[in-house]
Amino acid sequence: MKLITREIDYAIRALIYLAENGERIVPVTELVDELGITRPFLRKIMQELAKADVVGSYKGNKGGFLLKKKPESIYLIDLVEVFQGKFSLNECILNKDICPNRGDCILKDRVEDIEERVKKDLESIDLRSLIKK
Amino acid sequence: MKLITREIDYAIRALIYLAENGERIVPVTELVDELGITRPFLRKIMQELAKADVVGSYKGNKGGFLLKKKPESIYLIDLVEVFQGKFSLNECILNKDICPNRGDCILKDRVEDIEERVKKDLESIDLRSLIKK
DNA sequence: GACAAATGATATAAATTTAGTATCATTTAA
DNA sequence: TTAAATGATACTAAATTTATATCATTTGTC
Repeated sequence: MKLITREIDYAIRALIYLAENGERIVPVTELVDELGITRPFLRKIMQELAKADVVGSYKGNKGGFLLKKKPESIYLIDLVEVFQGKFSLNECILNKDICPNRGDCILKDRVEDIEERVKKDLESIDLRSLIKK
Repeated sequence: MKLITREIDYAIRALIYLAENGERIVPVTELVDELGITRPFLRKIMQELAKADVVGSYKGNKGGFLLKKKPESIYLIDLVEVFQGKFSLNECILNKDICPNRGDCILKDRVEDIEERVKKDLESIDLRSLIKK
């Protein structure tokens, strides 16, 4: 069970690199060289970050990406949700017609408690705090 | 991201049924009827629980399964680990030779913090507490 | 205007994990 | 002896994750 998928991990590294480059527009080519992530995959990841408005993108020659928010305003929960959808540890089969406990499930309640706490943790971790000094 | 897979969910329901039947040896046939889970899958699940010594098993006619411990001594963490292996939210690529942050990774540290807390939560939930009164 | 260097959109493929099925051997109560 | 059970194990199917590939469009520079 992974909290951070490979996509999210790559995204974070790319974002850290962008953060370290301030306002400069960085093309994927450079990110690939710096981070050693394969080009097509990283391109897809950057596109998703752009769609989600975490980074800004510029097309055309000299185009590329830059952070659209300050590193201290980009939270881990947001990145998780860009790639995984709304955060949930609780994709239980309760929603799926086949659970006999529909309506009241003690297990579901317990898992939701855990989920809330993890979510708060993810909300408290910002990109800035992940950058090495 | 699921904390409780379908296998684990089914296992819990089966264990609750066993708990409610005390010392009686319950065959999979009965569990299938009661829980509406398909027979071959539930059989595999029960075999894994038997291997893990969570349930005892009796072969042959009138055979079946029963709890090997008291419900209050069976913890959710154990069940998760039977089916998922050692609990970890942190299957990061740090172990996989391709991570540039080997040795010191802030993200990894943060995820490990979360992992520890979730693990403690899972250790605190026992089967007894999941049974409806 | 032509060209090269970039992203956008989108479709597809490969690998891995989860979910589920099937079969044969062995055990055991009646 | 037989029927009803589990043990071991191999296989299949579905879903998710991890990528790859391609074509269209945009844009700075000569």
